[in-house]
Amino acid sequence: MKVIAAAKELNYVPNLLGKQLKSGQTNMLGFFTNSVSGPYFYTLIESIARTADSLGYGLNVFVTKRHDTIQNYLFGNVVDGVIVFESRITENDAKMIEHHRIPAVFLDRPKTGDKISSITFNSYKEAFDATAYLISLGRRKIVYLAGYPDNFDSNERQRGYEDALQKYGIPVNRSLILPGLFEEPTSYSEMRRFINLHPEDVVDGILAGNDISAIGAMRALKENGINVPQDVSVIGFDDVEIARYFQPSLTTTRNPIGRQGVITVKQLVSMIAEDAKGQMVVLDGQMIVRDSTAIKQ
Amino acid sequence: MKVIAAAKELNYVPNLLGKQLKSGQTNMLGFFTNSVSGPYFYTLIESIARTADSLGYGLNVFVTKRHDTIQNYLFGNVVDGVIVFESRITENDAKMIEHHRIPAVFLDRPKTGDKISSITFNSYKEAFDATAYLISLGRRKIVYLAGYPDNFDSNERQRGYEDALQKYGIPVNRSLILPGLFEEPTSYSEMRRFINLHPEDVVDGILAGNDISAIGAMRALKENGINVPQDVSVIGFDDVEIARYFQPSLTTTRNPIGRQGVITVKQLVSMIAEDAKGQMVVLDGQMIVRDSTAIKQ
DNA sequence: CCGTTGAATGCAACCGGTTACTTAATAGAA
DNA sequence: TTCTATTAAGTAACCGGTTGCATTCAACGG
Repeated sequence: MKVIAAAKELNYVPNLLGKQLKSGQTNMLGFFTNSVSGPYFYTLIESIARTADSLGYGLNVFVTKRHDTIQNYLFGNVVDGVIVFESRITENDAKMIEHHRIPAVFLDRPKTGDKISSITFNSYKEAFDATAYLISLGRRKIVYLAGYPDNFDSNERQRGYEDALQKYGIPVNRSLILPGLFEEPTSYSEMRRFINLHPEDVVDGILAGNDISAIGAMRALKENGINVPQDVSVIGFDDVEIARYFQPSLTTTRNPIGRQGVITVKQLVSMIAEDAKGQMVVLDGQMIVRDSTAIKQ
Repeated sequence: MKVIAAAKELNYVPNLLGKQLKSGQTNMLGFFTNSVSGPYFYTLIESIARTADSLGYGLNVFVTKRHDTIQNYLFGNVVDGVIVFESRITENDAKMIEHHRIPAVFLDRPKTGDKISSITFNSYKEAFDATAYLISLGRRKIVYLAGYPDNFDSNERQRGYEDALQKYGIPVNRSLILPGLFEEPTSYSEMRRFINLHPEDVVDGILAGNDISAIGAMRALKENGINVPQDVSVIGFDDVEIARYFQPSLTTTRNPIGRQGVITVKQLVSMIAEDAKGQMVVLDGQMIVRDSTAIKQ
């Protein structure tokens, strides 16, 4: 009683390590990722960090590529649960996660185990719908500007794009799939190269892997006097801030990133604290029609 | 010997907490911040996380606003050193940081103690130079689109703006300082309001608190048929990705954010591991002239 | 005045490592 | 063979909390 008062007087702060060691829990979540760059990540991390904080958890961000370090952090009892995105976590690690029964949420692949959840976006359906929308505007020759080769979302989007074409009886043309790599300059130069190859017979629609590559493609179009949206209609993904303010403003699909973060943390915490089972959640995006798409004259 | 081999066989991972408790160091750095949103933060965090990783440190990101939580993490021996930006760290905390002698780096204010470093940008000088550049282009009536009211950089930039005006004999006009709040919509509406108030006599230069507010201002100008850069020349800050690709591409000042992160971590680690003293580092930015500025006809 | 009760305090063990020290085992030299 | 030098293995204490249990103390009713 007196001791506590005295401690407060001297503004004593307890050593958390002793507490964590004894109790066997750290009240920390680990976020394992390759990179934190780009609008997607900061929205996600912001959401994860705030939700974790509101539930009494702190956040550890691990950007390491060194595999031993990953293992030390994963299984060194330094976090109570882990969130995994685009990280250097191998199949073997995933098995160990399952074996150690450390609660985990995957954001870039389907769940694999009992104590594992996955919270992903419905990239396939979004791309399918966006492509169908372009077709409904009278577009028939549609480019897909792909992202990183092994990226889950990029591949899902391509699958949706191809399936939509087929559904409406348009044959898939591999030469219309360009490697934009999610980057402005690459998308710009790929598009410029394409235009130069087919000066007479350009496309009438572009489905870009993300907004920034859509902007790159539009730059190439503008340079060649091709009009957006009349000649070519363009759709991006992500709804980054600039999509709204760019001219022409960009039709795109917005994913509920903030909600992904909130659900991720809530699901993870309920696996930790209430021993809940893992769940697989697929979140639907929302297409936002702006000025970069219009019906073909 | 055999034991170690057997341990490896069973892919045993040591409990880091015991190690940390005994050794008195955690090899973790703490990053205390209000928010992680925006291009500045992800560039900074990416740089900090990678540099920390390369030096054998992990990164803890604390976005909490609860003050007891901040104290627990700050002084609970859960990190070996702290990085502070725009956080809810009070003056009292800063004193405690100094008293506990926990190494710290401030990114949003000058250093105050012996074991404390500060790594900041030279926002004053950058704004001074940018304003002087506008004046050298023949601009005399220059708006400053301010950021958040209490933001260190925004205020420093305003100081540089005012001093540059005075140096060249242009009186500072308070009505030319608009609250853009670092946001596109706010900057747009403030600029539109301003144009409507002075339909005959618009400005001929804009120094925006950041790029995104510059883009907002340019939207208002364009809507009113005012030409950039001929009628009004516009300069932003930060050189976000879109500044290069916007039309007209934006003249802006790029801060070495990545370098700030690297220096921050190196300085922090040398205070931790080599008992180095705190330093005060001011980094210079670089103005990048693009198409949003031109000499006045 | 004594016995019971409740609160407050003191004490020891434990969490899982590290470290220093002791003891055992092996190898090499006389 | 025997003694010493070197290495390996075993032991106990410690880091700073938490937890359970034993002890002390004060308060109160009988």
